[in-house]
Amino acid sequence: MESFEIIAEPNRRAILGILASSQQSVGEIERQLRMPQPTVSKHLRVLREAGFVEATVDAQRRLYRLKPEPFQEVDAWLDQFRRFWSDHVDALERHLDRMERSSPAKNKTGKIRRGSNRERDKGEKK
Amino acid sequence: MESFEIIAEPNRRAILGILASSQQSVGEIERQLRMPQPTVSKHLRVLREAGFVEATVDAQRRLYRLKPEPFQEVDAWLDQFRRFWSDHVDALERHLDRMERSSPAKNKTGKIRRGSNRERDKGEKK
DNA sequence: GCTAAATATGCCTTGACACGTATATGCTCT
DNA sequence: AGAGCATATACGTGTCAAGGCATATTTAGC
Repeated sequence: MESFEIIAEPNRRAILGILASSQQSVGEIERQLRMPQPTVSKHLRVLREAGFVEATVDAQRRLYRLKPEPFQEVDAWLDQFRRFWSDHVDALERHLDRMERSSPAKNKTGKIRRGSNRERDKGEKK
Repeated sequence: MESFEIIAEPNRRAILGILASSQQSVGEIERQLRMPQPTVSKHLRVLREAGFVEATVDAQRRLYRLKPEPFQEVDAWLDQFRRFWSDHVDALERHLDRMERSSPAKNKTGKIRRGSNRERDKGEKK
């Protein structure tokens, strides 16, 4: 099974999300996601065989943690589209800037939503 | 159908890859990928409904082009894992380069101005 | 060695989806 | 109007993966 199919499954993405914070045992994942244990184990097997995670044995427990390579692969694929969409984002930002300047009252809820800033801020600060 | 499932399908990724260069008609995609026309049309329908592409009508042809939002969504998800492969130095470099490219205007807010090696392009490896 | 805990695996069913083939719709030109 | 090209859709079929449930395996503690 290949990287893109792996992350197509919502439960697997959830598991990966959990592991993003720190390594976890099967039981901890099971409880946090309220998911039957065999389901968790099976997904972990798939994730392990695809190289998304690895496990170390701690007595009866197995501690799972992320491995970077498959994520890089996905990221590399995304790369060919980045220039394209970032142009659009910049255009959108320019557009929003104009709108904010010309009619600030339009924003009823008061919140400014700019979807694409999420992934940037993280890497840029410091 | 949701973004991650969409890109799980190899033929759809191929189509998106084709469209990354420029907009294309169904027939052009069909020929470049040597894929039966109904297959192409069906995948394009799926891609369109998921917001990955949009089409404009040109007589009997339909010209398909990419839309950025779903890519951003995937990228945003990937973001939480970036710190794991940031250990790998050139991946980090690529990432930072990308950010510089994608939002140069951000520097008006007083941000980092990184290296002068602007000629580093994305395929580069050493 | 026995028991309980943690995790893995096997089997079965069900549903989704990708594909092939055939056909429909739509547009252009004469 | 009719022919021909470009694209879309409908239908039937096979495959495969996810989930539920039962059971096997491993380890710790007594």
